[in-house]
Amino acid sequence: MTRQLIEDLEWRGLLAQTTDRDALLKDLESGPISFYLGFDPTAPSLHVGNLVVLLVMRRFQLAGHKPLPLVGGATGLVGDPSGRNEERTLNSDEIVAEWVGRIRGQLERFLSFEGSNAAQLVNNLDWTKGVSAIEFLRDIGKHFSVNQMLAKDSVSSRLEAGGISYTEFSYQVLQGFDFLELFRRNSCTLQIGGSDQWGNIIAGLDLIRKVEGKSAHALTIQLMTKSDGSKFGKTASGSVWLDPEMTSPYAFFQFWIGTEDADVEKYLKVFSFKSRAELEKLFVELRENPGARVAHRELARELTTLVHGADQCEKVEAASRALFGHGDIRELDGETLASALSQLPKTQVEKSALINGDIFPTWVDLLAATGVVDSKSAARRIVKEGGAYLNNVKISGEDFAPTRSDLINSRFLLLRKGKRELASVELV
RNA sequence: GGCGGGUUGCCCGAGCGGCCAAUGGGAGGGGACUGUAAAUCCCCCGGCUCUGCCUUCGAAGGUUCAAAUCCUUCACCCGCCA
Repeated sequence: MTRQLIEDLEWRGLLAQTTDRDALLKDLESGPISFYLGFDPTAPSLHVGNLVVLLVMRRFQLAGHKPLPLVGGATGLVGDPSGRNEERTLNSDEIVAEWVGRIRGQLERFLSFEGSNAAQLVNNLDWTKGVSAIEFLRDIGKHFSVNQMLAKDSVSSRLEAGGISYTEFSYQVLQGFDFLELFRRNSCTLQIGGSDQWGNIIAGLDLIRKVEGKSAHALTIQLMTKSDGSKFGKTASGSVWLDPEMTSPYAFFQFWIGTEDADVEKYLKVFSFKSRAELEKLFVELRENPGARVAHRELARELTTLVHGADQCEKVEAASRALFGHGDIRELDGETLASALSQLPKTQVEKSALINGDIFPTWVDLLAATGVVDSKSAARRIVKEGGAYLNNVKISGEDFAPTRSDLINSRFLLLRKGKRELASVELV
């Protein structure tokens, strides 16, 4: 079971580093263990990048081990220097506390909280808030060598890049303390994290060894990279969030379905819970007939279902089919259309705003109102360059203004910018 | 502490009194090709009530008919010497 788990992770290209692999395997095989993985509240929501490690956590739980998902109510107040070349801006207590609550809610969706290996949510603020500075320095700080701390990548690169505050410098100590606490309270013997967390995890292992005289394990996950070198999980409009208010389920589905061919295989390996056999079948199909985009669709479907639920997934998939279909948009049935349009960025126009009760504001004004473009100039440019569509029919002329006769179901207009960006206008 | 260099549009980086909304590259956007893919090619890329007007070249003042470009002060960064 466990050996399978590790081999599976290796096949999926997820493993970066582990401490003594044989010892880890032995412990994993001798029975379920408790392991932890932390998320710092640096935003109100997790994003698709976090999903990589979050799903590894799920894989460990499915293999029988007990997850301790941690939200960094304390570490989030301090700021992890890893992978950054600039000091973070500190967020207020209230903000961090709010983010902790929201992220906690998101974590719950991906793990099971029942059964013998039920997940247990923890927050490092719970064991740090009662510790005084003096206690912390004497009990924990004493075990850390500044020389070793300075040698860590996260610190040394920052020293070269211009400096680091004492606050962020201390981050590894706090995270080490977390591991020790979880080792003591929950017999947690493994910490998992992104490969950039190696140094922080090792800090905890060293601390446990010094204080408890026992050893524990570290396992890091390969961070997601894209074949073209750009950052995974970013679109023109920013990060792809798990929160449906921040990234609509429609946009979420579109993010996955738009994956470059070169990355589909990698993404499926990392994110999909399909069996190896099923995946390999998809890969063959992808290679033989990439234009059919079967693998892309499976990827988008599985992830949207996982994050937003089967109902939402069906809706947005239906919307995508309807809106990108080659048929006449006006021939769709009213309900399908209304629900498809509801997934898009939208604007509303009051009946009283129509000129002569018939003519809408210009296409340019409408598009700008939906927020799909930053300015009217940008919208005008789109028209000039021939990328402007009304109800999937190309329009031209900066002054073009739809009329009531263009309404679909006497209620909606469908605006399209370029090949695939859609927005809706509703007459109210 | 002394001397010198820097701060330009989303990012990197030219410009060094008028021809500058500001060369070039990257990112981004549109088009062609295709498959809501990539590569390639073409075009665009501060804003607006758009033949013009407004706001931008670290901040604030000043010189000039005219400043990103000159002067003064301030802030931050980076070298070299002590």
